Amino acid sequence: MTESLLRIGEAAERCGVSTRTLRYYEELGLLAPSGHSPGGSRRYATADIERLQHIRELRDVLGFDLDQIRDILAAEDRLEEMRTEYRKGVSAKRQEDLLDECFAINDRLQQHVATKLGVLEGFAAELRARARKYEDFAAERGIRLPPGRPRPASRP
Amino acid sequence: MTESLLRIGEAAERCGVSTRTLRYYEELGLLAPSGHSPGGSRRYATADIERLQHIRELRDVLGFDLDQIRDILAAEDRLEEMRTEYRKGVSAKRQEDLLDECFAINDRLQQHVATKLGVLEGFAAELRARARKYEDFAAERGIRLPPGRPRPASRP
DNA sequence: TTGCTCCTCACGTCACGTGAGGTGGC
DNA sequence: TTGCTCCTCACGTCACGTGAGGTGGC
Repeated sequence: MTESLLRIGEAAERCGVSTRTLRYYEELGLLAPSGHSPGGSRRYATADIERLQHIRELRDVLGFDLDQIRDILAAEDRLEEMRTEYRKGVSAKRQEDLLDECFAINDRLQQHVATKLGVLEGFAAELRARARKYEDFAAERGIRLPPGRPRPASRP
Repeated sequence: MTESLLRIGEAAERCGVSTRTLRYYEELGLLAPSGHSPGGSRRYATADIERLQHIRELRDVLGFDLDQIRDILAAEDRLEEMRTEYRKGVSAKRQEDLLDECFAINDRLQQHVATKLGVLEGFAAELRARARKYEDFAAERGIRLPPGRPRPASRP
């Protein structure tokens, strides 16, 4: 069963990036298309799209730069190579080391996410407080509030 | 009671940015120091520091670019002007419009934060799933886990 | 053949980083 | 006077944006 491959424009649109971004990531060695057409245009497989989404999550959600993302992907790639590799060239010690590295990266990412969640929740609280300040200001001056906005009637 | 003013280096360190960043924000009209020394070096007040922290939150946590931040700050500034202004030049209609704009910005920011929180929580779940995959891989191959990491013994 | 997407340069932009060379206050 | 921080250019960098000019497949 042969997989349907996407052209660069389709791949870019599916992930919400530009074609320039895809060519740039390829230039940096972060993401190469699985194949090419006879004429030389890029063809992206489902695994490529998933890798791209992973890169964008690390960048947009976690705020890593492309150099840090390269390191993270490299470790994950090495583990994946190990998983699919059945030759006996990999020692137990080497397997242990690779797995340790992946656990370490995973832990760091989880810590990173936890910190970000804390900051975001703090900012959400600050925004709610700011909205109440506006409501108080309107009430003090008797300014009409936009429709659908609750009167600050009973608050501790 | 006169407020203690910070030099650019102190202000930058307190907010985790470079002095270059502070000069750049001033160049863009986002943040000007409240005062200057006789020799011409910048002096930042507490209100300036808070504004800087606000800018950094909008940028780093919410992901806005400096142009969007300029618009957000401008609306907030106009409301603040209105609050501290006692001349009667401001009509009720004008007050209403400014307040409406601030509520709209606040709502958009809250929506933005809620979306970000959702994405982050999804990514957190994905990371936990990935860690479990590593643990399974280790268990299958009988690879020793790093100390302190739980054996995937009883899982549904 | 006509559109459409693709290709490779290559210069532009945003948000700063990083010296170069000089001045100012404890 | 010696450090330290400050100042203003001004070029460099990262992650792309944006044409310029040309090729390829339904």
